[in-house]
Amino acid sequence: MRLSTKGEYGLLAIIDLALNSNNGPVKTMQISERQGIPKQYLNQLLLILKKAGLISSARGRQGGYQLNQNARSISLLDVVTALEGPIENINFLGQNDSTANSTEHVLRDLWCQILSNAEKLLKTTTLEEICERRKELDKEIMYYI
Amino acid sequence: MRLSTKGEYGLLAIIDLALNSNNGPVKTMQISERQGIPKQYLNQLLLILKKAGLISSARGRQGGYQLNQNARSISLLDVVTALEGPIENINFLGQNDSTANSTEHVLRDLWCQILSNAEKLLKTTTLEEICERRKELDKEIMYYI
DNA sequence: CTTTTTCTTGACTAAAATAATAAAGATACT
DNA sequence: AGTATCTTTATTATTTTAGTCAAGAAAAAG
Repeated sequence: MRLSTKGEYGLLAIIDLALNSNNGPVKTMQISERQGIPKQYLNQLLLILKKAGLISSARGRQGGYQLNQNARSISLLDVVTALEGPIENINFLGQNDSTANSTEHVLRDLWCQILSNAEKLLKTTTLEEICERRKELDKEIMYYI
Repeated sequence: MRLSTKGEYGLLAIIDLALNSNNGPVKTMQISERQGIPKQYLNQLLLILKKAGLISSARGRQGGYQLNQNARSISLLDVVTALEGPIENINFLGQNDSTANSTEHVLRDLWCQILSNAEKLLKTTTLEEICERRKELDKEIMYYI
């Protein structure tokens, strides 16, 4: 039950955009350096996010990426789903077919419950909220020093 | 965010034991046939569950496996953890080290929240409860026919 | 005590997913 | 024209998953 680097890098990248793309596009290179993500790999992930309609791109000298929507209207579920596919990708082997025995059925129900909890939390957390939490955290750290 | 066949097969197997090992040990072969799990692979999984102390074994002619504890005292979390390792195996790359930036920190907090929800549900669901649900479901199906 | 049936152990393999890397093309700004 | 950027497609290396195989050890039955 884990997030692959794909999901993690992708989240870091789009949050980086949420924080930094107010003054125009941000270059892959900058994200790559700030977040410590291999540049070429990051490219792939940004393209996925673009195809999902979450970010937009501009080529050429002043090019780069930026959010395509308000940070308030992008949920973490949008991002994770775009990168890792639907959350409910569990294959309790019998899946929906009738050969599935009743144990499988009971387990699948439970698993769906777990997943829908997770989904709800991801769906109700927006990029904007993450940015705010981040700022709060930075404040705390400042006071602490 | 999924359960591998390891976890799924393991759950099916131990639930099979919970249902069938009242009258002495159950052979790998029987579980294999009932649950449709490759026998040799199932062997590995049962050994893992044995090492985790959840089931016990007997060799020889009357041999087989059975629950080592009451079905009421084994949670799904026990089983899944034994097979797949600790649930919190997420590597938000900076992990605990100080180079982790605050975005990673915020994301990790959220992820921990998600995981602890899942963990709670798995921890409070016992094998006994799964067996009961299974019986309920079978009843419903009977009525339906 | 020998045979059979089971668990036990460890090594091995095939296929898929993950995590990149590389190179050539397209577009927009200067 | 030239350069910096995104875009696309291929390729590769590593790891994980999902199994298979074969030889060994223990307990029960004959």
